[in-house]
Amino acid sequence: MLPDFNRLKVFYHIYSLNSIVAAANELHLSQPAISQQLQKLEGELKVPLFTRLHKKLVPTAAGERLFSLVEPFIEKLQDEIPYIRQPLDRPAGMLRIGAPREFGKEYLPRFCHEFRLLYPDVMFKLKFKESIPLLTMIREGILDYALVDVYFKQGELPSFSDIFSVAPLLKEEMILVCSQDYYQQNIAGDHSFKNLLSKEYITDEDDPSTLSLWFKHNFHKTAENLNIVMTLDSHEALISALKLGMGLGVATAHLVWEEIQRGEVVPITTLRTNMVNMISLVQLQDKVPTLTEKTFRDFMIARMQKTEILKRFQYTE
Amino acid sequence: MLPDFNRLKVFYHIYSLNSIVAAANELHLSQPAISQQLQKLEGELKVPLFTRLHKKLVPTAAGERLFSLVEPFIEKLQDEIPYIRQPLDRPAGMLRIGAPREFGKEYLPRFCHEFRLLYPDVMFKLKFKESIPLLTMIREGILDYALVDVYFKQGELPSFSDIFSVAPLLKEEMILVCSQDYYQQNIAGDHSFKNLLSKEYITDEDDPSTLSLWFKHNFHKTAENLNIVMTLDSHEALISALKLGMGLGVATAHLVWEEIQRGEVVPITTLRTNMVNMISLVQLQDKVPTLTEKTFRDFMIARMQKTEILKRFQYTE
DNA sequence: CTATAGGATAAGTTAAACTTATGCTTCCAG
DNA sequence: CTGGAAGCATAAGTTTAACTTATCCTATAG
Repeated sequence: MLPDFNRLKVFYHIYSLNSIVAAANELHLSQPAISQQLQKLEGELKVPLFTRLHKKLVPTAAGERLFSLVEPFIEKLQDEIPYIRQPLDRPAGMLRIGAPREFGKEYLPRFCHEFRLLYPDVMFKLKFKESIPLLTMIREGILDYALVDVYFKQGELPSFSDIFSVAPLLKEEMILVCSQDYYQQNIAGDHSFKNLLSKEYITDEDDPSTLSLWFKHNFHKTAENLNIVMTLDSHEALISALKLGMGLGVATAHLVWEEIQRGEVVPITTLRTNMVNMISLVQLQDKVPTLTEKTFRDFMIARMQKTEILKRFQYTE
Repeated sequence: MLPDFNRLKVFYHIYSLNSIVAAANELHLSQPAISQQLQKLEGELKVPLFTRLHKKLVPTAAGERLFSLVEPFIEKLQDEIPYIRQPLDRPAGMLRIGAPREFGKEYLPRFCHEFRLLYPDVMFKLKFKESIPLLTMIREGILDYALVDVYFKQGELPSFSDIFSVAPLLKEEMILVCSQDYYQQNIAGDHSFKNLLSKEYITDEDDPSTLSLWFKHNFHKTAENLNIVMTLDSHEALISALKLGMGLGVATAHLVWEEIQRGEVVPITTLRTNMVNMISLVQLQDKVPTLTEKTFRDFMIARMQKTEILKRFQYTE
């Protein structure tokens, strides 16, 4: 199913240099070798990657799509392979942390600043997203730690995939909403599973897990092949798109409370109580943490236990 | 320098299954073939990727780092290779558009909604970032179109790399700023090139091009090896981090105007007039646009010419 | 008209991927 | 305690395909 990977490397050089001869020189191979590899790759994929004009290669649409897949990978490989074997002897280097946006605005930069006062050789790369893409990025190794929202039923503790290690911290509610206009035209009081399945949806990024969870929570059924017409990496923009009447979406209740009060946005309620998420500190369980990661984790756990945040968000048990 | 790519595929399977035997089965090869390929890869990279316990492979830190590079690529390849050869006969499928955040909140979802009313088979993936990472994503094929800010000197037209095709639309100013505390401790009136070079910086994402441009604009020198201590994908969080006194950063003037008025944030001025950016619609010049892209571009150009946005932001020449 | 240059094809060579056979080591069941 | 099982490593030979050299084709420039 997947093509020969070395041919992808050859393709990358051909595309970048727009020349088989130049790619051959770059790869220290003969020109026919490159020509043959390209033809074999086109055979494997069953699609031409270049249109051959005289002394000229013009990428096809398929060639461009393949290049867009391959180039970021090869560029990153070139950047990071030389450092892959370097060890660390004190907290240093890059820490990649994810968090929900409101956390990022007020709290996370402050914690990172304090950590840097202790360990000036540590740098940070912060991502502000919803929790499901953050978990995906953790699993994919794109993030080292994340403060994420994770769904769990009221009265129970949140359960995670076995691959994560978690410490629960804060709670928030998640609801399905749409605009008043969209509601009147498409829902009109019919909150049934069957009706909802056929509507348009707007999600954060291209992972609709929050939606799936919503359906599971409310109907105990999986909602497959939902029509997701827009994906955004901004919750504010998602709420704007919802207001336009493009479809339905799951939002954090406290962020759309004012719009619901004004009647601009309508929550889709069922007999079930609302989904509740817990903001938790998450990492990969099996991953051997680096010294920097371990130190930061201990710092954050200690720091969160005695902050004004805990006092502000933590309900008495 | 780069390892054999097919060995990366072998490594991916070994890591995923945590077993050489299982990976051999998966790849329809013999177990010694896989063992030998792994050893050759470790030789190429000059670092062990697994610690061998009896009947057990435990990934090393280098193994985990390599896997984090390889897995997203392979997963995406598996997802997208089957569709790489499909043509389009009407505007359909995914359009990936980038824009500055304030554009995203008010305008871009609305335009996308209108486009979808015309072409219901089109879906959107929107990214809200600063313009330099958006250009990078265009070049990398991660975005199809972007509304980006691009720097140009006052009195001149913006100049772009030859690889982009551009239509200028709106103007905004960019300034270098820090907190009042950081200014008093580290700058203290000394706005010289030499002094600024040694300070800490905060940037949007990991591309410091905006900073480089600021130094070029103000000193006609390139600033190399700047100490970038934090990278964020949120301009609001960047401004929060600046206020904390973590360092300097380039901000959009109209977004920090209130803080400057209150004295919380201090602009670093020189004899030069401020950098000015033009928001433009950008795509790859050489890329053959799909039908969907072409239709959307024409739609946006026509739509922007007669919107209330043009009236609100466009200064009389 | 001729020389140049880049891509394609044919046929043979060479390198390395892969195989089979076997060894090593630890763990578990009897 | 012993034998069997199972996964990884090594050795040596086989097979495959990457690569080479030689050559052809074609359009363009001078």
